[in-house]
Order: sequence, then structure tokens, then C-alpha cells
Amino acid sequence: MEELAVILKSKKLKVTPQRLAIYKVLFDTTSHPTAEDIYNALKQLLPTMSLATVYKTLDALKKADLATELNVGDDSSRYDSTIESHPHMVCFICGKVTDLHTNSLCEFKKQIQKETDFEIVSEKVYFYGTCKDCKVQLD
Amino acid sequence: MEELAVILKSKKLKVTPQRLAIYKVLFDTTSHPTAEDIYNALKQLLPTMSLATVYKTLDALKKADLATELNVGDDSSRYDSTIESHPHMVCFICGKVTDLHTNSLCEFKKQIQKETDFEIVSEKVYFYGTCKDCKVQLD
DNA sequence: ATGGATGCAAAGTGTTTGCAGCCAG
DNA sequence: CTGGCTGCAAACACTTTGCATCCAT
Repeated sequence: MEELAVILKSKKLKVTPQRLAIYKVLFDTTSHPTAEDIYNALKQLLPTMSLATVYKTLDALKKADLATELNVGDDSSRYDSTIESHPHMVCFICGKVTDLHTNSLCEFKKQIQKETDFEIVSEKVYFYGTCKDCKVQLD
Repeated sequence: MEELAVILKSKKLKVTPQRLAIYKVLFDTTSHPTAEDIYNALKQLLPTMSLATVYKTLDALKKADLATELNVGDDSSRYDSTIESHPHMVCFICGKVTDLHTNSLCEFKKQIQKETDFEIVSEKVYFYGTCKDCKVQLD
């Protein structure tokens, strides 16, 4: 799995086992883990790794446009390795944060851009409510 | 200015000078202040007031649906007394957070609701970029 | 060889909590 | 009078920083 290493190199980031592991966790999941989640997922594999390294690495990934930070409103930030902008859905019941792949966002942005003099560079869109699975449980 | 007191009472919140003052600051501004901003704005008027009271009051207002919390991505939360859901625009240059009054959000939500099985209860929408005033400065 | 990365501990920041005294209802 | 509110200090949770050591290049 050299793929990720190549990506890191292309962004002029040194490829260390820690970085590769952190990036891989983020890349292989859609669960939007927190720094602590990533740390916990890796501490068997890399017992000496520290939480500080996770934070520093996430920061490096963010700056290299390889990850984005989500602020869904709970105490800690979550991270996403899908950098194309997309809305997120946060379930009040199970707490899961899900990606929403849609093209309506694009139209919405265009509309807003038409209505205002604000130049949009990026956006964050969070929907809160009940996810599909939890809705079923409620019946 | 009994107005706000009446609102607080209608939500079964005790009307204290601190609460009234905090609510008034939030009600009279569109700047989306942080807890600390509110505290600073009031410490001449109410020198004994503590930051903890500001936090507790903001929490009470939130629970009574008289205020909402914004997480635009910087370190501290901002607050808004306009509770009807609306997007916010965050300027990268001046840092101002501005309300966006639009009805396109409603259509966007409808569209998303059509596309997914997620039941939307509320949402938070932030646009980041350059505001009107800062765009002028850049010329 | 060398500059950047790691990892530990300590510090920092925003927010919450416990509790005694106080005040609105 | 009574329960909720205030305000102080302490505790908390998440994140950042400093620095000596280490390692990818």
C-alpha cells in the first residue's frame, strides 16, 4: 500500500510510520473520527505514539489539503479525508456523522453567490436529525 | 425595556439583572459575540458578574430556544439570538460573521430531504470567504 | 548530515461544576 | 420562604507547545 506514501510525498511531507498509519485510518473510514479515536485505533500497532503526534499530523494533513476538520458542535473536532466539499448529516440518536453526496449543494451555492456580494471560498454544511437506521428503530 | 423580561418570563426563566443584560447584549447585536465578548461588554455595568454566569445564562437561553450556538471553527463558540435558521458567512480577512437571510436554504433542504432518508430537524450552514467590505479594500 | 518528526510533559484555552450565599417569585 | 441564580474557585476536556531525541531524505 504505497499509494498513501506517494500522496504524502507529493505534498512534501516526510513519510513516517506514524503519519502513514494516521492517514490510513482516516482514509479507510467514513466514520469521521476524532484525534482520540485515531489514537486509540493505533495504539496497539504503534504503542509509543502520542496523542500530540496525532494532532500534529492532522494539522499537517489539513494544511496539505489531505484532510478537513469538522465542527459538528460536540466538544472535539472530527476529521474527514474526503476533501471535496460535501454536507454532513449528524444523527441526534446514534451520534453518527455521515457524508452526504449530492449536487444540490452546488446549485445552492450558486444561488447564494447570486444573492450576495460575499465571495464564497469554502463552506460547511451540517444537517442534524434522525438517520435512516435510527428512524427504522423507532417504529 | 420590559420586552425582554416578558420573553424570559414566558419561558419560565427568572428575570435577574444579569440575565436581562446578557440577553439584551445578544438581542441588540448582529456580531455573534462569544461568551467572553458578552462578559467584557458587561463588566463595567455589572462589575461583579462572572464569566460562569454568562455561560450558564447562554445555556439557559439555548435550552429555552432564545439563542443558538455557532461553531464556525475558531476556538470559542459564538451566539446568535435570531433563532430562525439561517446560514452564516465568515470572512477570512476581517473575521466578521454575518447573517444571511435567504429563502434558498429552504429549497436546498427540501431537495436533500427528497434525496435521502435522513430526517432533518435542524441545520448549520457556514460560508467562508471574503465579505463585501473586504473585497472592496482589496482593489 | 540535517531539517523535520516524534513523544513526553507541561502549559494553555475555553467551558463546566460544586457550593455557599443571595434574590426573584 | 424556597428554589433557582450568582459568583468564586477549582476542576475539566481538548488542544498546543517546548524541547531533547530520533529518523527520513
